[in-house]
Amino acid sequence: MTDIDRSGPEDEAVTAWARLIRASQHLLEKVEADLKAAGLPPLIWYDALLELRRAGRAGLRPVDLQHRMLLAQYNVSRLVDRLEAAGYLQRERLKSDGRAQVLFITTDGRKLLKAMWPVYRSAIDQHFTAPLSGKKIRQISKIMTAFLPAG
Amino acid sequence: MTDIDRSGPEDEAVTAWARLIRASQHLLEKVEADLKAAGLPPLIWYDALLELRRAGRAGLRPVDLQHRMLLAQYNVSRLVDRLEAAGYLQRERLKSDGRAQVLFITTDGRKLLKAMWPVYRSAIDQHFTAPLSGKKIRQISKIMTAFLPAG
DNA sequence: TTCATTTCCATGTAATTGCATATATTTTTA
DNA sequence: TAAAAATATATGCAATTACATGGAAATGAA
Repeated sequence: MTDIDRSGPEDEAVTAWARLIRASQHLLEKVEADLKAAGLPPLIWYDALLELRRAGRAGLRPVDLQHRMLLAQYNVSRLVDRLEAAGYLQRERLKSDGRAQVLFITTDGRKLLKAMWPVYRSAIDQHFTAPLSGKKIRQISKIMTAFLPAG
Repeated sequence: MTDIDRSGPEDEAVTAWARLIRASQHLLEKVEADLKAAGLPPLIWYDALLELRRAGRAGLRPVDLQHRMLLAQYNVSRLVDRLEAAGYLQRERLKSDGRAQVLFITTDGRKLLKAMWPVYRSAIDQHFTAPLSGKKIRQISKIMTAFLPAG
């Protein structure tokens, strides 16, 4: 007589959902805490700069960053502001499109990536990799692609 | 010569980590968007009220909510404020402990749970369950317990 | 070409979250 | 029991995020 069906395969999915969300948020907080404890900026800075480094000489437009990072447009706009203010990226207007701009990682940005990586990797190892078998890690990797755009 | 090792089992774990975080954030945003589109409050309200409903007549202290939801103390404090202001929970001081209080879901709170559940469930079905096989759902459920307290 | 639509980006304001710290009470220690 | 430490909760302030909207340029349709 409750409004929640507490048995059967449907409930299994709901449980899995709840665990996934809780676990991933919890994990993320622990990794962020490690970065902060090392006096480093948040993960989102790393992700953005990593995309810019991957983009190489061509750079990336904010809208590209938006799609690759699955962020809202206004969040990208503000994130780019902060990264620029901190000297980790440079903007250039695009001559071929007056609306657009292109972002490039700076030398300092590259240095930041290098400084963050050992801490980041160690946090991943400790909080994510360590409690799992290699098999489970591969399962996660495979399963999660179902939720991400373009394989 | 890069600072990132792009091969081997270590990198597999990093890829799995990145996919897990991106996918779960993306999923969460989609479910939140469905709730908002239906004119309903955010998921965290549902989670909190669900815990209160489960707690039944005994109620729950904020600190219990904090542990069950894996939230920071100040976030619980503010969440409880909002839920109380909206009339979805009631607070009572604890006579046995002058610092503490106990929270109870109100009738309106129960109504809100019932109103949110069909939208929430449908969002889970659509965004989470649908793209996966039953086997993968069970794998997720099992794997994620490794990251949660008291399995 | 002209006008409507879409794309790309920014921003004012409000809501939320994070951080540090405060307050009151209980528990522990000496 | 007095003092110290720990627990439960709140809150001022800063940073971030969300929402709504704006503006400028490009694209497409008529």
